[in-house]
Amino acid sequence: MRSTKQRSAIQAALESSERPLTPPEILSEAQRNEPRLGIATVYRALRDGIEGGSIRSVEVPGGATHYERADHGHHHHFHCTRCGKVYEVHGCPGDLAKLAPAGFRVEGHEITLSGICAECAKA
Amino acid sequence: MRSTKQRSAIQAALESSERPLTPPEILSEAQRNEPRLGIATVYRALRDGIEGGSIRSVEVPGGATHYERADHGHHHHFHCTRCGKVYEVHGCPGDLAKLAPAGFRVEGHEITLSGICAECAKA
DNA sequence: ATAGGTGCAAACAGTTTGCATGTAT
DNA sequence: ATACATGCAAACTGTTTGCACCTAT
Repeated sequence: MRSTKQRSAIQAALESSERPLTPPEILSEAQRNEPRLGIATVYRALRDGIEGGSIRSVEVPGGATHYERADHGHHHHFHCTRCGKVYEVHGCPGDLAKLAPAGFRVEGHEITLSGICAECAKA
Repeated sequence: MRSTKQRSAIQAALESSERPLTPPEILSEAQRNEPRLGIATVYRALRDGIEGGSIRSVEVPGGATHYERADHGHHHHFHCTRCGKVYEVHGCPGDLAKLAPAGFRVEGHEITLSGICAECAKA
């Protein structure tokens, strides 16, 4: 995969954020460095990053799809139902494979907490 | 909310299924009783059911949105990455609220296991 | 030089909505 | 009788793709 200004700007947007971002958020952040960047390039970079294992998608019930860098270690997410933002939460109950029925091969798990984030709670 | 043949057929489709269904799955199942049923009516019934609390949506990373009846008690889900189907899993580690950062109000949680379902594993 | 990346616009899939008609109450 | 539900088709949103041009290698 070739290194371009656009991909660097997209990667920088994800790196500089402390939380997963939506494609439009990534676009406007990256456009501060690359104003002519288009949304299609953002989606292509996200797709390539997911295939290459450097980016992960984060889905939240009834919310937009967010994306994050894959190198933040194992963690989970909190979805604020008021502002829609997604935050990382660290820690993990572990050993969830035993919840699955017999014969099911568990390869991964994702926990999504939902509620009101600290910022929205004080507003 | 008025009781109609269409809504009964949609509700029956969800009730008779042991796993959450996608809108097209609900449509074709319900069409066995109501052949002229349209997809828009399915989406309207799902929206109303969610607002009324009788239906819940189930989102899986990189998969279609599934819907289930809300009266199956607290449970979680398994997403088969091979066939895309979603299954219920019972049991819950509980007390996940403590994972959230200080100041965050946790109101719910969802756990999604992923891997290969029993049916795909033996195929 | 050339394979691969980009921007734009068109295409697409899933979901929602406007409107005329149908139907439960 | 009338307000709400339905079916169809059109509109919309998020995402992907075709294509001519550009650029890192």
